Amino acid sequence: MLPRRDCWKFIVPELPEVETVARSLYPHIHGCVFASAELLRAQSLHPLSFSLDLLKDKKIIDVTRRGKLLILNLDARENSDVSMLIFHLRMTGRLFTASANREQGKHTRCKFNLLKESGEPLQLFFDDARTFGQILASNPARLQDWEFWRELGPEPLTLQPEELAPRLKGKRALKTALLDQKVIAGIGNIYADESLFMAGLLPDRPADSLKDSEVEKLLKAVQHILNLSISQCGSSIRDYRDADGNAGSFQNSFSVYGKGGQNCPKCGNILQKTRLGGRATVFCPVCQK
DNA sequence: TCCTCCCTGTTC
DNA sequence: GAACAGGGAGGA
Repeated sequence: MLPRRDCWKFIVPELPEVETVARSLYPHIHGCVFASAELLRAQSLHPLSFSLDLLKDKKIIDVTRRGKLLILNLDARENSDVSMLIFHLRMTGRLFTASANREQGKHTRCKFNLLKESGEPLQLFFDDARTFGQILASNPARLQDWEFWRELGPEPLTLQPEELAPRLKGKRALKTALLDQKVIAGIGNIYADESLFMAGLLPDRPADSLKDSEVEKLLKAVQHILNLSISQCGSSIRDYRDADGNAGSFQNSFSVYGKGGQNCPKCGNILQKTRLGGRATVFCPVCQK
């Protein structure tokens, strides 16, 4: 267990955390039907979203993920119907259920009233302190109007090295390329730093200077780190630790993220901290080339 | 392609 | 009370 003052740092939802949320949410809400939705902050609804009123009577048939987006798949009767409810958690978005008549919190942005198959009510909360998160009710055809969705890069866990190499062409700093959701989906600041450290590649290496063997090494590192984090339920997500005991413990496995000035776990030299593309970046100047 | 802004909780 | 955390939009 981390000291309390450190916990808040490690709750940014990237791919493994969103995957963890999707998996932990599924058993709670699968088969549930929307009774109503209470949007408490209008700006938390994406401009391209259908009205949340259209969710009424829609059944949740699956909970999936695309990049960092969490998706509730709904049983739509027609193609023009709402068939997806998408959440972009961004920095501080939290999605969790409450069976009792839980009061909305200070940061609750939307409350969904669901009915279980048994007829029992269930509440689904979308809380978001920093209000960067967004909700989008849509369907596959309508999603094509959303540039971010249309241009979202491939999923890293199923990507092949020969598919990644051309995507890095013309890109400058390697880390900036990894963070670019058009290049590859789902990687944020934590997993970019961790993957580059594992692959032994400097964050500011020109992305298109990588040899084939280095691209392969990079992708292997990305996949290893993401899979390892998923197996540990991601890095700690406060709301889910209590809800179903999914503690999320990957923050204990960080090699470099948040460790600038400390010793490199491989060679013992001091880890450097810089800023790259406006993001805090930590790397080992000896191990990474 | 790079930088700034959005936003709030927490720390220094 | 300033600095910092950061994903993505938008402007330079």
